[in-house]
Amino acid sequence: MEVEGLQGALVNKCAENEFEKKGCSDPMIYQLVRVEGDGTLVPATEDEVLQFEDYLHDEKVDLPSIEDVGHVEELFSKDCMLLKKSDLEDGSSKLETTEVGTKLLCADLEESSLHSLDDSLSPPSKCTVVHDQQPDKLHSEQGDNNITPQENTSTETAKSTVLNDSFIAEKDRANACSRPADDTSTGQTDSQVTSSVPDFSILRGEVCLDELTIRELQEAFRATFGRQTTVKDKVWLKRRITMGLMNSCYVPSSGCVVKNYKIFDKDGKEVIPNTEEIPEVELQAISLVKDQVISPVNERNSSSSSYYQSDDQQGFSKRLKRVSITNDEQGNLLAEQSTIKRIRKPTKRFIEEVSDIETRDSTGKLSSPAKRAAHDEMLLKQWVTPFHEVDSLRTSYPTRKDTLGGLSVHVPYVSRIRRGRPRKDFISFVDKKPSVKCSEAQTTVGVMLKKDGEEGNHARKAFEAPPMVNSLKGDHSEVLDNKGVQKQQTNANNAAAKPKINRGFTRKHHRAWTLCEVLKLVDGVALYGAGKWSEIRKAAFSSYSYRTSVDLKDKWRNLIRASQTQLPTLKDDGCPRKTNPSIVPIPPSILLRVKELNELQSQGGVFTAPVKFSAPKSNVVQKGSGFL
DNA sequence: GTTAGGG
DNA sequence: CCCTAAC
Repeated sequence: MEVEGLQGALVNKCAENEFEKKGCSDPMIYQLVRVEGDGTLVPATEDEVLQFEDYLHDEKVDLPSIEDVGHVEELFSKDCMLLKKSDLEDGSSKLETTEVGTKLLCADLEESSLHSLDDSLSPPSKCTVVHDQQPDKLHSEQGDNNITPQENTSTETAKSTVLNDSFIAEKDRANACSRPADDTSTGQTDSQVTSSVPDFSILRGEVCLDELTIRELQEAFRATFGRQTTVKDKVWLKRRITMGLMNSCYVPSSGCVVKNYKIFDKDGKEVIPNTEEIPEVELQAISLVKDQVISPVNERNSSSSSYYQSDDQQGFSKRLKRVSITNDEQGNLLAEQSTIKRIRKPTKRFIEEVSDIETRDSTGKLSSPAKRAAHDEMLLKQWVTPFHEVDSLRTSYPTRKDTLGGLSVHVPYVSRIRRGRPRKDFISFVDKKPSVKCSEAQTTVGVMLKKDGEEGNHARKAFEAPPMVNSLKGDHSEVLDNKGVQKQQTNANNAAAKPKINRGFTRKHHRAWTLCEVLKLVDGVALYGAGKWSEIRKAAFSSYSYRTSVDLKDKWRNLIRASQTQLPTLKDDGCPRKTNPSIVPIPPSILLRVKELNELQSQGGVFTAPVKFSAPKSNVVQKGSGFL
């Protein structure tokens, strides 16, 4: 999407089909986002969209309302909104004085599914919007809605969106980009349509949908919805296009003519929604748009021919929703609903990450979705499809196909995917990527680090004290000889040796366990019992600050393994066959003792009083005895 | 913070 | 040795 276009960021929202709301207790809500530039509608999750509310509100831009229609997605351009922030911060908050328009597009659903769905539009009585999903959000949005105070709280949730004339240039650019596609479009199958930019020109001028070929209808569909379709049903295509252009699911069955992106009926009368609820200021703004030659048949607003449908169509959708629909259609609707299923139960990790996002959002300092998208892109290439949303910063937003309520849609793969071991990598990733959003990125890092700290992640510490990393080892005066004798180390080094400092960035310096340490560990286990690692550490490893209780536990686990695997071999051979000579072999006597201790403590269940082992195997060495 | 367990 | 969950 273009930066200039952001002023009028098409925050298009549209609910696809008016479904029966009841019975869809827990639908996954997507919001359609129209990405400027190519007009692609990209579903975004509620969480993603929420991140940008502040920006919209700050700039007094309407947010599309949430129209919960069961499994129907609401799409909404989070990416647009995000980029909008920086753009608006440039002082170009002229939204309220520029073109006002609304384009409500129908959701981007799988054609194959919609095909049957299309004829199952719910009757008017079913069109009431259920807000129980997001009632608070809706109302708050309305409270902030200074531009379009139209009623949309109960039966109509369509909201106008502020546009500006930058779309004109943007659309022209899109048209220019789409021309190559035009050259190859005629007479070709839909599968050959690969242009990244919809051909908006298909809707320019006067076009009678009835006269278009399937291919042309498909192109018009693409121009309308920003995505390709493989449906070859003319009726369906016409209907979908009309619905998209009118923002209504109720369209004339035939005879529609598209003129400059507006719909006219057979009589040449523009299909215009009623404007009774549209503020006068909007109508005036609409009338300012003069880009296109207006069809004389536009009886009402002959001068208002914007590329994007303005609010009047929104109102029209209201009016059209009163059109009755046959009962069999309703039956189809119900049948369709029955197939709706919840999918992708979020994983715990996913919930956590979503929570992170929301937390950041609440601070008003949000992370850059471009960053996340880019990051996710590296991790999720398997889902990347040829469809890319392009923004003004030339950052591509690959999408993946997702299943939604039995339908398939392209979903930007942001936030919904688990990141594997992400945080430290993410930080380094951000650090290495200075960009336009540098400030945002750093804010993000800070927020994330803070969050990480709250979560007990150690990345924050690592980030705050990176210089310590290099000083760790060198400062250690500790010297280990082959016998595992540890010389000394200073208190200062003890402090610096805290392993946590390294975590998140570098691996803790590996310190081979010396025989002395092993003996201390074994003695400690004998005294305190396995599992009392903290006590053992305090008692026997107080001077080995780099040995944490976790280290003791790990080592003991390894000793047990060794005692169970190596010991028989040692017994047989009498001489240990260590594959790695650099590793100090653990004397069989110690392994035996480990084994006995392990067996004893595992059998005995509760570890009884400190048992002074009685040298079961005679040659058990006790030289490392006393704790320091 | 500690411990257990998987990686 | 790292990471996480569970406590």
